[in-house]
Amino acid sequence: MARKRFDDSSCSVARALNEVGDWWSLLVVLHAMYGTRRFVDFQQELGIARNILCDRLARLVDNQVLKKVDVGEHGSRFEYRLTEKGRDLFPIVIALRQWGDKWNPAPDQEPLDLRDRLTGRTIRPMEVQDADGKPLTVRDVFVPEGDAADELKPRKAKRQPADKP
Amino acid sequence: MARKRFDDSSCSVARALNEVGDWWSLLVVLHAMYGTRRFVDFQQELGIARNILCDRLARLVDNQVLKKVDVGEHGSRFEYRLTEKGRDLFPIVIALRQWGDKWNPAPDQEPLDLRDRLTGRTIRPMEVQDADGKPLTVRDVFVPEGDAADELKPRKAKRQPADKP
DNA sequence: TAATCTGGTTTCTTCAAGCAACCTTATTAA
DNA sequence: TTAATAAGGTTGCTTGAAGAAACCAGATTA
Repeated sequence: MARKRFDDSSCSVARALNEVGDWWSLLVVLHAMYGTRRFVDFQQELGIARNILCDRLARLVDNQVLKKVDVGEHGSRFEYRLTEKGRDLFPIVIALRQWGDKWNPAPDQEPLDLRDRLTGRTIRPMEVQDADGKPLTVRDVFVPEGDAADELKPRKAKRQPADKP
Repeated sequence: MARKRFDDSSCSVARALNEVGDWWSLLVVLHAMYGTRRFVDFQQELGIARNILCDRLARLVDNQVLKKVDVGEHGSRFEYRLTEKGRDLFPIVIALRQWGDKWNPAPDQEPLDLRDRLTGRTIRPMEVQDADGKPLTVRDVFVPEGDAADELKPRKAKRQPADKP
């Protein structure tokens, strides 16, 4: 049956995945970040089926991650370019890349070395930080009581230690 | 036909998406980060079909994102817990959450307010930074020449300005 | 002894991914 | 002037995965 959608989910992660959480969308965005703009180039670089690419590009345009620009030059007609919303996926893509490099390194290949164009410095590993820049792990964060956090009550009552008196 | 897999891709983003790039896996990991550990709890919280949850949990265990622990207490038998590799997905999940909150805010709901457990401070927006902590956008980074970047030659020769003399 | 809980597996249906062929418009080559 | 090629799709077909619901087995509790 059709995939379940999360458009109206109260969870922003689910809503984000709704737009870029399929197998291809983030790879399309990634290549757009590398400079790819044309249908055929996406198709060749990604090895994606043409109808699926059509569908993904249209969906990304619908969701305003990409915009479709008519460039009427020598036989080519359209370009797909990142919007600000699309460019804003940069931290996600970088975090994914770093995770992949760390935990599934390619057997005989150096990880891709991204650097600051101006200074030539490598980028640092993505980390979650508090307001001061102090790194935080998943164990360091919590959701204030009374917040709209019904979706993630840490533990059901029936699962409390009191379960077995 | 079956989904294309990227196990052996030279792109670490593709390899990462291979493990957590489907509709459900990251949501399972997200709820694991919130403290969910049991099959039935994942199932109820996510509203996922049981066979699909089985499949995803098994795949995540295979990929060492989760580990399956036998806890033989009162009828319950197993728990699924994050490994270090799984906990390392934290920046990705947070980046997704922030992107979703920023670009697809829920109509009548405040974004989830995650805070540092110790200081009570909110976490800061994820950003890509250079070695000094300077924020970088997608336009600020490049891949050094000669690097293993065959996959992302910025532009095909045929697409250069020289195209039309 | 039966009901319940947990963690599944099985069956069936529907939909989407992938492949390949085809199509339309515009440009270039012969 | 016609033919070939390129860009950007669309259509039809096949297969596999997602979803729903039923079923099941071992252990616990009532």
